[in-house]
Amino acid sequence: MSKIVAIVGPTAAGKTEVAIELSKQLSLEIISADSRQVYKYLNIGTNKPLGKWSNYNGEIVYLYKGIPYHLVDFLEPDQQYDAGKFFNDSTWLIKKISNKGVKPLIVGGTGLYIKTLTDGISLLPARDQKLREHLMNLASSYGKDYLFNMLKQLDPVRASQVHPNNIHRIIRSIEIILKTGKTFTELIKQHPPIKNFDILLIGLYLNKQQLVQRVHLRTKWMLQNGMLEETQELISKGVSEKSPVFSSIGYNWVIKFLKNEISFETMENMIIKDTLAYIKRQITWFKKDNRINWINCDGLTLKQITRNVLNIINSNPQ
RNA sequence: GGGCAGGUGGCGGAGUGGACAAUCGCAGCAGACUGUAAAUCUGCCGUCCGUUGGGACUACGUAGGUUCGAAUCCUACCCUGCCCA
Repeated sequence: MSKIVAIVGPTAAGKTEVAIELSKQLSLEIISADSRQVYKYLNIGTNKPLGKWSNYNGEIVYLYKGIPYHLVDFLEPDQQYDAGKFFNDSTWLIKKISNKGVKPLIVGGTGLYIKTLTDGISLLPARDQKLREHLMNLASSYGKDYLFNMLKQLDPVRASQVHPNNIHRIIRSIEIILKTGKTFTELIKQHPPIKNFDILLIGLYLNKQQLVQRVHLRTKWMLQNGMLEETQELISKGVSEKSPVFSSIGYNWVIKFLKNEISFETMENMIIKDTLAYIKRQITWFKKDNRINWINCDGLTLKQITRNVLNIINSNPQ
């Protein structure tokens, strides 16, 4: 097992630039753990590091500021990505990069994706879109209680863990049973999470005021630098408004603005609001993980933060 | 100066005699999370006490009044918006 560094934290805390700085100093390759930046064409709205697919030692990789940046900008918007795929892709990449004698650096704010690496993930069936649509139809015909009762019958233990209103998780649990004949509860027992790597978690945080200010600035910037055009292009490409990519923060409000349903100001405020709510959820997720080595970035320069990261790395056994 | 509409919790906005500490939305706070996770979902949210059931106090512009009982009815005043002078 080799120890791999992962930089985590809420959106707008400045993870990307720190990761780049660190990678330059230590010659690392970055693996992104971000559920939205995987998509092509969603550049501005997802705050994707704007790099370029380039030839890098004979391979075509996404380069940002000269550093290979993996698992970014590779999926078509009509395709689905999920934690399981991330687990497979990142595991494969970590091995591949390590085999070259280079160290990978994980960076991202998608807590569940990070968790698949720090704690592993059980071997469970992949999502079945058709089955899900079928279950969703049942829910809309007979009410959401119908599915919850179904789950109660099939897997009472799981039903006691899932809130009756949480339709996504109810469907997922039923899906597992229908696909495998076994309950979520049984499968988790049979297939404990697979943990392949030792991860050193480093978290970046800023005080609330600073995060709020950054989100304001960044939202303004996005709206002035192509988020509207980007959304327009996705729509003219035929990407459905219901597509999962548009569940990314901001795009739904941009669509409303483009349709003249809301003012520019409303759009901007709503995006800020949603981003801050997301940040709150991220903080809730990460703060319960006491393995994270937190760095308070308030008032620190990029160099200072990077130095702090290096100190943490050096004081941990390799 | 006259007419009309209105003043409710941090904001928006219901309620128009008792079931009102006051629907709901927003903001705020706390939380859950094993293949949609930028997703999905939950709890709290006047103050104080209690783990819960619950209790005490202060509150619907201000001051009075009617009533067993008022955010709700009456009177005066203050303020805001619109309209006519």
